[in-house]
Amino acid sequence: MIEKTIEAILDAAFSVFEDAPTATLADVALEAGVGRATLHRHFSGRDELMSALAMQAMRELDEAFEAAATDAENYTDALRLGLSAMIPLANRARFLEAGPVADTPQLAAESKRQRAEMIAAIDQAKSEGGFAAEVPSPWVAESFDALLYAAWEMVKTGEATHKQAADLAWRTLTIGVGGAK
Amino acid sequence: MIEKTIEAILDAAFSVFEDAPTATLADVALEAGVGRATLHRHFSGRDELMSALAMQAMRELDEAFEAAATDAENYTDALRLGLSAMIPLANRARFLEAGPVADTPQLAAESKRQRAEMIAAIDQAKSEGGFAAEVPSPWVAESFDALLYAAWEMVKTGEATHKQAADLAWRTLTIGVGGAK
DNA sequence: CTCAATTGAGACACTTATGTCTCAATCAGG
DNA sequence: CCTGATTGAGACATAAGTGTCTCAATTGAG
Repeated sequence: MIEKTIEAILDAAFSVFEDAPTATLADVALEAGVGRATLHRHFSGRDELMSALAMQAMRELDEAFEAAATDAENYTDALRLGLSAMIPLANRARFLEAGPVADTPQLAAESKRQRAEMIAAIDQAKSEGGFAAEVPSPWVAESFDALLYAAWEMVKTGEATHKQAADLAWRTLTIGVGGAK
Repeated sequence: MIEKTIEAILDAAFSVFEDAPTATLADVALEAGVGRATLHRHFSGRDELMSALAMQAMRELDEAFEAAATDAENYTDALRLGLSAMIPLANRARFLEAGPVADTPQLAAESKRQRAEMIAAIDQAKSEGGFAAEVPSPWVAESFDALLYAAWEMVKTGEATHKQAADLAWRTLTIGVGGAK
């Protein structure tokens, strides 16, 4: 089945490139349990594979966020739940950021759209009182992404469970980790 | 002068690899205004250049932090000033993290040492009341790094000045960006 | 079962990055 | 000025990643 093969290649590519961004297409094919020629049958080359990877990662991030947000009763809660849901995918977002997004117009547009959505959600949360109005929304978005990645890192190194990391990240974003004084 | 040449190569390598981590050694030599052969005279190959880059980046980070910390009257303030001082170098820390550090024992040891220092400083700041005692220090360190990078990003994209980014990052780390309620 | 589609394995040519070497030119210090 | 060190430019060989092709084997739908 073609779809199965493509999926195997994409999964393998994520797993391989996350550890070694300069890994060979042969490495990806091997990890996918697929012939090198087969990989070329579905992806014309490295660039196309990278673009497909980026597109899938963005879609997964978006889906994870949307799915989590449906359970929320307001925008602030949507951001909290979305943060938690996106933690397992945070590294995928990070690794493709530097790479193919900037080069492909379609990906750049999608990236821009998602960022605008995030800013809009933050603005809504601000009007709910969930975020301080005097803090620029772009900074909130940037912090959100940064702490999301930090949470992923904590889970990856085993220093926290998923729930612990999600709670810590949200706590830090909203009230910080400063002392009581 | 040899030292001058080496410095030019390292500077060029930073500038080139930050934009394109897979750039060629020829690109680096060109950017440095140096012959390709000369680069090989000082660095046996890509790996050695990367290691030198990583070592220098860690040293610069360390120096920036120490220099800023001498003006501080306590550990909490040292972290605040250090954060600000490290912002211009944050991307260097990020880009070498995934790369050569893990492979070279010396770099791994230095990285571990710096992390231990950071944890120790955070523990001291906790005892001053600067950070909440119930929050794990590894998470504070992780957040610190994450927000440091976020601040660099804001400055890079022109969405904030250095001072604004430093204030935002420290504010977020200590009291968050949540609403007043 | 049959046949078309898909695949794996391998061979092949091509490109590019890399590392080495040589030689003439330049530079710095004595 | 003289001399040794350093450099730039280029040639060269090598290695590795990439993309294409062929052919036999496998798979899956009809």
